[in-house]
Amino acid sequence: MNDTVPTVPNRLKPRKKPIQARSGATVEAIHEAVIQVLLGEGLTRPTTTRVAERAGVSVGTLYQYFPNKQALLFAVLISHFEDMVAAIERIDVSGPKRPLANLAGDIAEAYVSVKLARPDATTALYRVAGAIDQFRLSTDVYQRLKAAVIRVLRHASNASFDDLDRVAFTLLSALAGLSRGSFGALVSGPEVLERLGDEAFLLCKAYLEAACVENRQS
Amino acid sequence: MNDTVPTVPNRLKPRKKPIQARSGATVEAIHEAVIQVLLGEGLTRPTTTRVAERAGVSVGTLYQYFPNKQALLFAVLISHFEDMVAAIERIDVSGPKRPLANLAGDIAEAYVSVKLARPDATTALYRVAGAIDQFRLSTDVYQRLKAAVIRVLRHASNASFDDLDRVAFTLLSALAGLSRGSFGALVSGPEVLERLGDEAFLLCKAYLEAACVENRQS
DNA sequence: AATATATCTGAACAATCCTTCAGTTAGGAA
DNA sequence: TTCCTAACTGAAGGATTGTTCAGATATATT
Repeated sequence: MNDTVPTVPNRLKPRKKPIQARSGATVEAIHEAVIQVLLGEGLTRPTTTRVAERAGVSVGTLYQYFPNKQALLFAVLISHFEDMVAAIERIDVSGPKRPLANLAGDIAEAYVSVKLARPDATTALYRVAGAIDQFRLSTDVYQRLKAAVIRVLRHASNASFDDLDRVAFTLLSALAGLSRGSFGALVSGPEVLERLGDEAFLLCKAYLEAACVENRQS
Repeated sequence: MNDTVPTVPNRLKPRKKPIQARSGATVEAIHEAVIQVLLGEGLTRPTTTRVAERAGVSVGTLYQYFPNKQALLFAVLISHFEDMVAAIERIDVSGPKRPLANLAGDIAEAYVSVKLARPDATTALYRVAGAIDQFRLSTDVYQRLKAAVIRVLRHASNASFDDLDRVAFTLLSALAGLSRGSFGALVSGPEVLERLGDEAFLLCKAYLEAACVENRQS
């Protein structure tokens, strides 16, 4: 009967708030289990039963925290994006303004460091995104990600931007592409990941310096 | 029993070569049907039965040309990449060498034009990629895509590159990311697609000029 | 026209998977 | 300890989907 995929998942929020301590650990275990299943031998798909099993709980338990499979996968992805937001918000903009090239380096490094923190998990996450029928980045997290980048860009001493939103969008998209490409090309050897950092920096620096309205250099 | 996804699809090539004329049309119809199904209301998934139905044939017929569903989806994607390769190979490098910024414009335009030729189809294709369990770009097409870009880069009058392969890879990845991002952000309005061309050009130009070993300007 | 071959059909099969729920176990409060 | 409720269990249901194959139909050949 269900011939289609719901345009908008009915519920994406956890079914219940953890009250006792153990339940918090359970949610985390389930999140991690999704990754682990994806990393398992033979391109195993993140079945609800398999994820639950890997997390050491039963399917019923899983369904106490996630209304459906989509919501589960979604939550895992969002969690990853939260890490990314946090990493970029951690860039220091408290001191005196800095040259654009400098900030470009910080952004590139923050971005890449999150992706490289757990290369296997990153690879798995790309497959999670694929397993979601309609993966439109929740506007909320993505807006915050853009905002975090914009906040850094404002701190440039020698440049300003006409359309900060547009620049942040292009920058993030390009970085996402480079990262995805690099992890996708992993089969041809791990050296792509070594070059990822350098190329990300080069890309950020070049694009930002081209997209900005150059000021007097301080 | 089949708990996993086959690491390598057993057969990705068409099951039979078209001998009579009608079969050629059938294959094309099936390809198009995949897109059409994906574009249908309610995020319909490309089921073998649904695709066949949309193509005006029966499932059995479908299975005469594709050994399995994976192969079908794969073929559709490859076909899209062939278009991209062709578009980039169409860039003129017969005349005298040209400035890098010029070539960057050609590459960006070729790339974007393919994606924008049928925006709806492009959107659908991203979902096709997601529906493939392990989408590792067939080395063959991708190598040719890179080669096509490299061929253009060699034609620069005022620049040369240390590592052409690496530059082409990063460029294509960044473009892919920008494109995917733009089509993904389509919900927020069609203006992203209008900016896509400009941003792609800016990105190409900036990155290439930063990645090259600059020569004397002719 | 008759025969051979290519192409197509679609019901049936087998497998997988998401989701539910009635019942059980564990934790905290009184 | 006793009771209440939170947390967990996992077999069963219901639905979808990939794939096959024996027979029907169309095209080419003699």
